[in-house]
Amino acid sequence: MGNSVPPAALLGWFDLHERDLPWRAPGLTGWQILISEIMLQQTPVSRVVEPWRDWVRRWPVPSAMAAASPGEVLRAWGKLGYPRRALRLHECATVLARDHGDRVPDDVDVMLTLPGIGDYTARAIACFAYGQPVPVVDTNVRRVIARAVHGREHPGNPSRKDLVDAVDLLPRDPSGDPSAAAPRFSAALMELGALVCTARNPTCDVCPLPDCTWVRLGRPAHTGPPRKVQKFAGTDRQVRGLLLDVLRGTDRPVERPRLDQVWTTDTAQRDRALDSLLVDGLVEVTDDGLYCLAGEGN
DNA sequence: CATCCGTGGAA
DNA sequence: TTTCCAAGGAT
Repeated sequence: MGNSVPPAALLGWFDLHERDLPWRAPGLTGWQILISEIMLQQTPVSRVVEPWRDWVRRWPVPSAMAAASPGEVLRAWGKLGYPRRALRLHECATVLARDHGDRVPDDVDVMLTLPGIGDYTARAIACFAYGQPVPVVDTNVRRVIARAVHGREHPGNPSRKDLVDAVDLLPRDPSGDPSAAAPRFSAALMELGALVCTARNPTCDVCPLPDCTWVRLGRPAHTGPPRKVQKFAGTDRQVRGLLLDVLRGTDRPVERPRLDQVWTTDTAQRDRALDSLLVDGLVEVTDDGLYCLAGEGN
């Protein structure tokens, strides 16, 4: 079977249309790249740019963040969403400072042992920070492969098989160092998914890929079980967000009734949400029975 | 493998 | 207004 993603075509397009994102600047450290990748997990690029600039200035090395309290990091995280990511990043900083010489390791398997670092992020750092020719598979890449290679509108559920598909696409420089081309190829693949081969209304008329299977088949609509979209309104996630927003907005620990006010329609759900924040380590109770962000009590 | 975990903007 | 979805990870 032919190559559905010829590197020359993709890279030529990338040369013209690459976004000027700050974490793509040359010479960044693994730690700076790591921060960007954590922030970009499920949060759009446009909302990450400013916080990322602030964070790399405020916490230039892991030990700097490790010296801060979890609550400081959670407050700086603000409304980027999924605040457990911020907590894990703080944990990660602590481990890096203590066990890894205050640097991000360059080995994928070592990175996979770190808090908050999974299959995608470990390889993204290995590739973009350290130039390694490892497959970097995010939702954009999975969608491009689903269409260009498999002829389907949407990818299936994430699977480790995705890595195999992505490896097959990686350009193998016949005469030289494969690490030279891999990072730019993976960045281009992600960029294509983000800008052209989008989930809704892909602009196939400007796509640089000359032989997309999905287009050749006439862009068949998605078949199979409907893709599930998570609800938000009325869920524990919404309640947790409201509770945490109160604690982010105060310097001092607050009384329980202050938190109880944010959700009165279902008190059992409210109590469950607060308890889950305590279990997750995002919130703590002081000796006085007041509530605060982790590490900001007593 | 399915579900849970925030938030906000666009269609 | 509702729905969809955005550089995932942990369980």
